[in-house]
Amino acid sequence: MNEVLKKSDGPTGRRTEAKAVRRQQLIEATIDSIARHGIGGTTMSSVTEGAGLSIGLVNFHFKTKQKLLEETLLYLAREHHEQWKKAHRADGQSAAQKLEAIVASHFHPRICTQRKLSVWFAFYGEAGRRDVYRSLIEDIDTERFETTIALIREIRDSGGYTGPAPRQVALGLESLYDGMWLNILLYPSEYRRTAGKDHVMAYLASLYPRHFATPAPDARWI
Amino acid sequence: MNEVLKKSDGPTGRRTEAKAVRRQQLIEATIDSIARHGIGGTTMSSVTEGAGLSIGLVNFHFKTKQKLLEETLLYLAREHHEQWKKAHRADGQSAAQKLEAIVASHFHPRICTQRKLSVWFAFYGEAGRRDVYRSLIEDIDTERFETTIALIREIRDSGGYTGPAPRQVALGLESLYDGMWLNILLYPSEYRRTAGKDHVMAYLASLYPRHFATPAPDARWI
Amino acid sequence: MNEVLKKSDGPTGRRTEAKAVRRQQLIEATIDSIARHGIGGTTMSSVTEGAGLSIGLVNFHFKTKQKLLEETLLYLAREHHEQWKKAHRADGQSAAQKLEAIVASHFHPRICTQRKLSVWFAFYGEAGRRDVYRSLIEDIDTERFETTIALIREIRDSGGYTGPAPRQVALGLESLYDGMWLNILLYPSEYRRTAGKDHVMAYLASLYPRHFATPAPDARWI
Amino acid sequence: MNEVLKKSDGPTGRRTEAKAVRRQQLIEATIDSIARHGIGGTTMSSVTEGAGLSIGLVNFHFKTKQKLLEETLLYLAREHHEQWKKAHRADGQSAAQKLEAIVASHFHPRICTQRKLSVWFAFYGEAGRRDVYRSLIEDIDTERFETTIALIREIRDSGGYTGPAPRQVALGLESLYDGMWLNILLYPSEYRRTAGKDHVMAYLASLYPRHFATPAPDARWI
DNA sequence: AATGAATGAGACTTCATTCAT
DNA sequence: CATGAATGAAGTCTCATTCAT
Repeated sequence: MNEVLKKSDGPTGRRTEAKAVRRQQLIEATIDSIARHGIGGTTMSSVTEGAGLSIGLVNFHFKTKQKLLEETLLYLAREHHEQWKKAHRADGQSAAQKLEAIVASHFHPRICTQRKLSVWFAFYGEAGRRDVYRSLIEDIDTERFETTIALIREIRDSGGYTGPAPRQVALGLESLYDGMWLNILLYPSEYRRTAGKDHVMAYLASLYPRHFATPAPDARWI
Repeated sequence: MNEVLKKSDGPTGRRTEAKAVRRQQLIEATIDSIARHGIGGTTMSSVTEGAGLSIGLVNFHFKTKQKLLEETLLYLAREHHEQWKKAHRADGQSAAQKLEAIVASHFHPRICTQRKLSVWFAFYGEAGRRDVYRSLIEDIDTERFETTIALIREIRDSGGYTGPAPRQVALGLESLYDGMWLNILLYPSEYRRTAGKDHVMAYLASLYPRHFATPAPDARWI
Repeated sequence: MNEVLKKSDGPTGRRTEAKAVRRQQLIEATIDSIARHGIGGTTMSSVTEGAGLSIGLVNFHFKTKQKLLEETLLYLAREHHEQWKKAHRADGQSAAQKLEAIVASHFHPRICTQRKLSVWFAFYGEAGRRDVYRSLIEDIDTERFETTIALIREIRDSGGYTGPAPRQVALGLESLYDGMWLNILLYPSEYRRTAGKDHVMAYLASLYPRHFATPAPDARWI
Repeated sequence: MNEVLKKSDGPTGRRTEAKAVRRQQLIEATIDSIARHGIGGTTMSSVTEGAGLSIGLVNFHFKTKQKLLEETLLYLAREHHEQWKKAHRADGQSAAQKLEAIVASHFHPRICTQRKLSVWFAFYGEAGRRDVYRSLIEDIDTERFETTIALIREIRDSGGYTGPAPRQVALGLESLYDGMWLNILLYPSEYRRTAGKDHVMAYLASLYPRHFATPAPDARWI
């Protein structure tokens, strides 16, 4: 993916690439390396070699390895954020459409790749102990969570549904996303992106049948 | 938890503690260390210090760090295996009861602890890349998966249900387990063990209502 | 002290500030950095940041770090040289007055500051091994030393004193300067510039009582 | 000097050398390296190579380079302390004899070597900024200083001398020690250990002539 | 003149592993 | 069985220096 960026320089080109481009390049290389070797196996060398740059450059742009990892996590979180915000911001979207956009964002081809899921779970593996990582994406996570709750509440109230509290449903959704992600990561031959979305949408359809259509039967729950 | 095992020898040092006890002691210390410092932060020193033993001992019992990690993962997998097998083997259990036992095993107080979930996800974080870990527990996982499919098929056929194929339902269950686990690990104040089980059972009840009772409404999906 | 020199250019940047001014600016920043962080802790960055200039500039003006350090040492040595030469060159000065000027120069407020003493001893700490530094200031040191011997000889001969050879007295003086300097540097609350001079003058007075007045008793030896 | 300690091992010998011996060995190698290359030029490699050991060993025995340097400084301070304490503790010593022992300790062949003076001034060069070093030896320094004051007071009072306050004399002594040391270090061909002691004793003799004999005239002040 | 991104050697430090006792 | 001193490869980080702009 970042092949096009690598070594795009002639003798004069390299130095003129904007600072932001370099950072992006290094972050992409970091994602590559984590996906391939895990966080533990990701070294400054593996990153800079992957980017076709010298090892000293990371310090220049990110100061420490820890900072590089944090920026990488943030990059993914922001990318995801952009993904659902785009649809959410669009005019003329109903609450149900907005909620579906959030669900869909989790399984969008740009977001839900083996490569990026690897990185998410690499961080989750560390996040159990490192509050640093958790607090980094807390704001972004919280925004999505609260937005989800608001949408669910709107749907429930407008549809006259009974059932679990919106907060409980939102928690259920989070859990579904993660479960699907992990299994798509670990068993990509068994679990597919599209089925992931159907899976989650089926859950919503079972709760709010007049707002969400049940996906094709066989896709139900996978 | 392993305090009672540590340094149980007097000044003369009964050096005859069974080999198995030492191994167990080291594995528990490994779990502790991974839960506290992650896999990357777990060193031979952090493990042996936690066990109150000398660093040279690990070489004797596990040969390499890699082996120690693998044995630790196997230990957790086997412990979980024992958990559901116990109920499964008991006489006079219906298919539904056996399936519920498998579900329940994932949320048993001995299995579903922050400490152990930490370790699971630490390994998952690595497993994205390391087939070693995946293949290690493949047999155990497969057994549970196939057993689950068989039970679901029995339930479905005996109840005259239509709906997704047993394999799809089993995949859905796996995904639900993992999603709950991750969220119990990351947000223990929001997600609870018992709700986790209810969550999954509600899913089964929605598919096979005559075999599974729907849990208390509010517990549905969390 | 070099605040007035820093970034004195407006937005358009009068880039025509004399070369000598830039060099001076960088040398002062070097002194600052050595005083604050030691020679080992002084980096091209710490110097250029202190001067409010870019790191590339040092290469232009000093070629290497080693050269910058050498020029800094030379700068201090020359400054000191100017200090005593001024009085020495003045007309109508007796030998005793000229010698006293040399002594006084060591404790002059412009010379004998914590900041500059730091730098001297930072270099002395290295000089034990680096003949480069020693040879750099050798000429300047030798001139002062020979001048001192000549003055002492003149005083001794004109006064009919017996006692140590002029060379020995000059060596004694050097030793006294350094001892006072080090202690003023390390324990500024105990040792003061003025007492330093009195200390040395008391020594000369004890040798050549008819040429030098003994300082106030209590100031003797500190 | 530590050649005798180096590589004294047969195949089995090395590992049995006591821990304290290893530390001593590494400290001696550190002194060597600082004397030869300065503190800035002293690396973990230069130390361990000098000791004929592997680079990883320093971490085992000293944890960090900083700690190694601190222990080295402490070692020198303690060695000096032992030196004057020995004479000071001996029975039947007069105050004057005890004071002379302190003076003599500064110029003892074991203490006053180029090699060790190098190290002292390397640290002094850093001490201007690093309070760590100063505080390390503060206790030892203070003890010597206070002891010196007490002895001077005893001498002065018993001899009915007038003159500077004991504290001032003690400060003067400190300054003389340092001045001599620096010049012995920088110009060993001009300054000698023995002359150093005579120099300082001449100072004491000038203050307390009935307690201290003036050294041979030509040795006076060098 | 001046900037600052880029390089890469080399420093410190960590840590799995070995092995004499 | 057990210890822990010793090794050395590998990692992170620093920093003098270069050079296109």
